[in-house]
Amino acid sequence: MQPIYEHLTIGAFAKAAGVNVETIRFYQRKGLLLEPDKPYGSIRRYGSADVTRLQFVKSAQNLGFSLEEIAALLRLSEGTHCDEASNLAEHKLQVVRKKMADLARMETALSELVRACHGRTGTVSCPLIASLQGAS
Amino acid sequence: MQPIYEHLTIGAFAKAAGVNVETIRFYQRKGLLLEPDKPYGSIRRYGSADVTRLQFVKSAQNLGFSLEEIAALLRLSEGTHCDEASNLAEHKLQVVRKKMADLARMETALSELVRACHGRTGTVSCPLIASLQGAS
DNA sequence: CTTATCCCCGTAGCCATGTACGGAGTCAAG
DNA sequence: CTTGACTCCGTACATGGCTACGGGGATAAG
Ligand SMILES: [Zn+2]
Ligand SMILES: [Zn+2]
Ligand SMILES: [Zn+2]
Ligand SMILES: [Zn+2]
Repeated sequence: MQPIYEHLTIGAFAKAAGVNVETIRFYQRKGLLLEPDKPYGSIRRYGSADVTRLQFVKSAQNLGFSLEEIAALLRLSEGTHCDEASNLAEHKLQVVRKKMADLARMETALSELVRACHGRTGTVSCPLIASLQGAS
Repeated sequence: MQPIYEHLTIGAFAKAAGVNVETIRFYQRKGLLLEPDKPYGSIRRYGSADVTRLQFVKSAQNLGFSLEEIAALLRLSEGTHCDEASNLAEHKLQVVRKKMADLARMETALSELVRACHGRTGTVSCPLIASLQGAS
């Protein structure tokens, strides 16, 4: 289902992955992407493996992993290290679940505030602040 | 339920709220926290209201709001500008709902990853990593 | 008092995550 | 070939969110 790319210039690579050329170079410096060998007196070429790897980086980033954590995942990918990898993921999962709970309280507070405002009730205390006490 | 603090120095305030003194000053410069008047030739004192406000800032930040957005939330919680306030609150509500949807997708993705990882069957490489390939 | 510890305030620096710039080399269409 | 777009590489700048430093004042314990 994935198109196959080969012999891409860095610009085509960037376009194929939907990122900026400078971002690719930045990731290379950070060790997230490999810099292919440059044919003597010519330019580097990229292929599907590179696109895949970059998509992995972006996907993981979307899930809330930092670039450093992603680098760790990539290092783990050189073998079967399920324990370490799933530990990382489970930790993120806990963070995400806590955020969801907090957001649910936030949602309640905000809709109450909107209702209060529309009803022109007193402005003595704010449900926002009240609902977030101790939401660490 | 919350301990009551009064006449706190900035250091005690920071400790009570679990942040760095420098962070408080930084927030004051950003307008997130008020700088109480300084008794002539003496030092500023803080109380529970300040602790509460700072906890609100930290909670909202945890929910993914930027300091600038938090400043807006604080303004809306304080004023008697019902029209503006409810507009802002409704906008924030949409933002919150979008964040919740995003987090729900993240949660799904992460728990699937963890499950795959734990249910691996003698594969060569970690399914967590494999399944992130191309996961948008 | 003295001294240790804390406050005040301004400025500077740090980390993460990129973006922008500029001069020299390379490629490919006409 | 020439020309215009693209690559390479190093370095600088940007932004958000802090964190550290330094010199001078305030305060409290002994
Ligand atoms: Zn291992
Ligand atoms: Zn695994
Ligand atoms: Zn107004
Ligand atoms: Zn109102």
